[in-house]
Amino acid sequence: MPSNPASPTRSDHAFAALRSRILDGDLPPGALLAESAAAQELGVSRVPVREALFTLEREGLVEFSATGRAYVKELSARDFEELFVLRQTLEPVAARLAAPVIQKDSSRLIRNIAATRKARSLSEITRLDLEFHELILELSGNARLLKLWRSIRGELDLWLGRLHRQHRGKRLDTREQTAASHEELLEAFRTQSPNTCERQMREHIVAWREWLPSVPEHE
Amino acid sequence: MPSNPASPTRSDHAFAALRSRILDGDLPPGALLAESAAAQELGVSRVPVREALFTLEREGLVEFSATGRAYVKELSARDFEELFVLRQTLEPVAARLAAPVIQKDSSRLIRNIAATRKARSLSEITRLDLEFHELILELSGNARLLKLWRSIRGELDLWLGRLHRQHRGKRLDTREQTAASHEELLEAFRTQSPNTCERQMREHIVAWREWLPSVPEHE
DNA sequence: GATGGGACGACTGTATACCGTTTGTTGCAT
DNA sequence: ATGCAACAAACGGTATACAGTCGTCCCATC
Repeated sequence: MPSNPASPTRSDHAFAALRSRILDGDLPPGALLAESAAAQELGVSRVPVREALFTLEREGLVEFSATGRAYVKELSARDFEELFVLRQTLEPVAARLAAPVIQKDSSRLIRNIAATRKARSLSEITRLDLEFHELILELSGNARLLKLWRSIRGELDLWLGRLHRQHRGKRLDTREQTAASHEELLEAFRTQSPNTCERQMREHIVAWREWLPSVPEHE
Repeated sequence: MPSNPASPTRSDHAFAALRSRILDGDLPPGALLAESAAAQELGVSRVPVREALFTLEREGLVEFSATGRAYVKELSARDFEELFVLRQTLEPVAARLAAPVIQKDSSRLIRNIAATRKARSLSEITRLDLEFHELILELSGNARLLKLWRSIRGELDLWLGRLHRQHRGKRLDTREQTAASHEELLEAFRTQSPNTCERQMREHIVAWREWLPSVPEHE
C-alpha cells in the first residue's frame, strides 16, 4: 500500500474507512474485523481489506491473534504508560535536532498554533496538538525518527479518542492551555539552545501526561 | 502475517527466502523485486509474495516506489547516520528500564557472550551482537520499544552485511572486542544504577559507531 | 444427565484470472 | 544525432474461487 496520492487505491479507501470507524469508537475495542464482512460493507473484495488490516496493525489500531484474525486493539493503562515512555524518548531528541531548522523557519508551527486557537471541538484540538508534535518530528530531518513516531501515533489517537468519549460533556477546555504551552515551546526553539529545547520538550510531555484525566480500565 | 510458529505459511516462507537473499547480498541494492518473478521462483502465487514484500518494507529491507514497485533498499551514509541516532535514542532508555530485571537474572546475556566467544565467522558475531542488544530491549519490558527497535534492526543487518562483504578478507577480528565490551556492559547492569547503565549504553553505542570501518558510497 | 463425535458455519490462506497502468523501446520525424 | 510518439511487454491492483482450519452446536450414545 504505497500511498499513491494521485490515485487512491481500494486498499487506501478500506484503510481510511476502517481507521475512522475505529477511531470514532464505532468499532469497539476487541471487536473482530472479519475480512469478508468488512469487504462486503465497503463494496470491495477481501484483498484490499486484508492489506488495510495489515497497515492498521502497523499503526497499532489493530492486532492479530495467533490464528490470523484481526481485532480492534484494546489499550490498558500499562499500554498507555509504554506510549508515554516512547514519547518521552523520541520527542526530546526530535526537538534537539529540529531546533536549528525551526530557528530559520517556524511558520508551520505558528500556523498550527493559530489554528488551535480557533479550534471548535475537542477532537479538533487533539488533532492539531498531535500535528504540532508531528511537525517537530518532521523538521528534525530524521526520516526514520518520524516513521517511528508515526507508528505509535495511531495508538495515541486511539487512546485519546476513548478518553474524550468517556469524559464527554465534562467540557475539557484544553484549547487555550494547549496553544499556550505550544507557544512556550516555540519560544524556546527561537531563543534557546538545542539542548534546552530538548529538556523543555521532555517537560512538556511530562506535563501533558499529568494533565490527562485518568481513564478507568474497561476490563 | 501473524507469525504462526505452529504452521509456517507461504507468506512466512516467501518472507524468509527473500530476506535471506537480500541480506546475503544476492539481490543487490536497488534491484527490482517483481511479484510475479519472485512468486514463480519460490513456487507460490503472487499473494504471499505481496505480503512478504510488505513485511520486508516494514523491516526496512525493501522500499516501494510511488507506483507500487518494490526495490531492495539502498543505504547511504546519511541513512546510517539516522540509524545511529536511533540506536543512541532507544537503547540507553532500554538499558535503564532493563537494569533492575537484569540484576535478578542475567543468564541469557551470559549465554550470549559465551556464544560470541565461540563464534566462527564475522556474520555469526554480528548476529550475536545484535541479539545481545535485542535481548536488552526485550528485558526492558516495554513491548513497543522492542517493536521500534526491530523495525530498524533489518536496516542494521543490511548495512553491516554490505560492510562485511566490502571488507572481505581483511580479517576484522571483532570477536574478543565484542565479547569484552558486552561483558563490561553486563558488569554495569549488575553493580551500577539504572542511570549509570543508561549512560554506559550510550557510550557503548558511540564506541561501536567509531569502530565501524567507513563505507564508500556505492553511488 | 453427561459425554463423545460429526457435520455445519465462519474465517483465513492461497491460487488464478482479468484489467488498467507504467515502463522501456522502437521507429519516425526533425 | 535528438526528441517524440506510438506500441508492446511487464507489472501491480483487485475480484473471484477454492481449500484448509478452527470452533461450535446438536444429536446420538452411554
